[in-house]
Amino acid sequence: MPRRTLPTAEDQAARFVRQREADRKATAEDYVELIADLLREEGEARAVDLARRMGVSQATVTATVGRLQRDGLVETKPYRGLFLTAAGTALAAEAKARHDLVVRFLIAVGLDAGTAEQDAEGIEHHASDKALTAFARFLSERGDTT
Amino acid sequence: MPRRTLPTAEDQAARFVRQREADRKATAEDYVELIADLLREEGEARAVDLARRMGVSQATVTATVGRLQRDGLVETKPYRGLFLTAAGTALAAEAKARHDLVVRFLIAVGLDAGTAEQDAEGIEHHASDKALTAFARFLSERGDTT
DNA sequence: AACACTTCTTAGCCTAGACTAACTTTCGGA
DNA sequence: TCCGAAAGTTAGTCTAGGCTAAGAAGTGTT
Repeated sequence: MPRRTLPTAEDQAARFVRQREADRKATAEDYVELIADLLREEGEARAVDLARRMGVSQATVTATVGRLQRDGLVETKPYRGLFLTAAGTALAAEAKARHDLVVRFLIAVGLDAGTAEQDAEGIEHHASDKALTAFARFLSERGDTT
Repeated sequence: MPRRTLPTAEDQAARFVRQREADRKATAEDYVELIADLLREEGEARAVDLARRMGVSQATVTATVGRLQRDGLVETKPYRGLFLTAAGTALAAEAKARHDLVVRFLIAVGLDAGTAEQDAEGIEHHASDKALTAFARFLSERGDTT
């Protein structure tokens, strides 16, 4: 039974603070990941498609992309599609690798593909490097090389 | 290799929408879980302790607790600590059960206890019932009854 | 009983992320 | 060519969740 006693206030606070940092990064990761997917699969990433796939209004996409641009992850040519900077491309690649690993891991422990995709969407942003390493080890021990 | 092709826009949007719903519930769950822990371990849950353990200012706790109260999860007696309503108690119990299960699962797949606690903090809010069932089955197959 | 200390609240501010409505720009078809 | 539909932007609003600074309300000690 974990947590029979409370952690120290400092430890617990540190966990929540790190948690909130991960939450802040999550949107950026989801956007660049989706932009990268669209560029790869469709050849271009339009704001209107992002809006449709994120389940959000176009105005929200404009605002969010503005923040991504400010943060050096995305480049836009007005009325053209969206492009990733080097930093954005790197972040997208990381995010995709994490995402795919989490999906494969969840399937390996018994989830159906659809649920694995859904849950991975949230979990991928909160799994530490140590956790990802553990997941990868688990998969390789099972001989899973999908 | 999962996600060779993109999901339909509708499916993907539905996933992100559910994701955002989970995000909104996460704060409430963290607070009631912590309040329940404090009540159990210390006999009372003061705003000042919540602030310390959440890594947040007291003013933020006041505001957040106000929202929890509005949502019928918490009751306050000014200068007397915080109490959970029936709904709050139920939510806290669920949250704790999920949290503990995720921690045990992460340890079972090879994480150290500290990292498991940290990662569980984020993952517990994003694991579906199906995922939790799969985690529980995994543990019982391993004969883990910790 | 009074004072100092702690706790809590209030006021004012900020950012992210969401919305609708209205406007502008681009592109494709008649 | 021009004109309407689609795409994108802008303006204004909202909520959650953070912050600091300042003030009010208990609590405990002497």
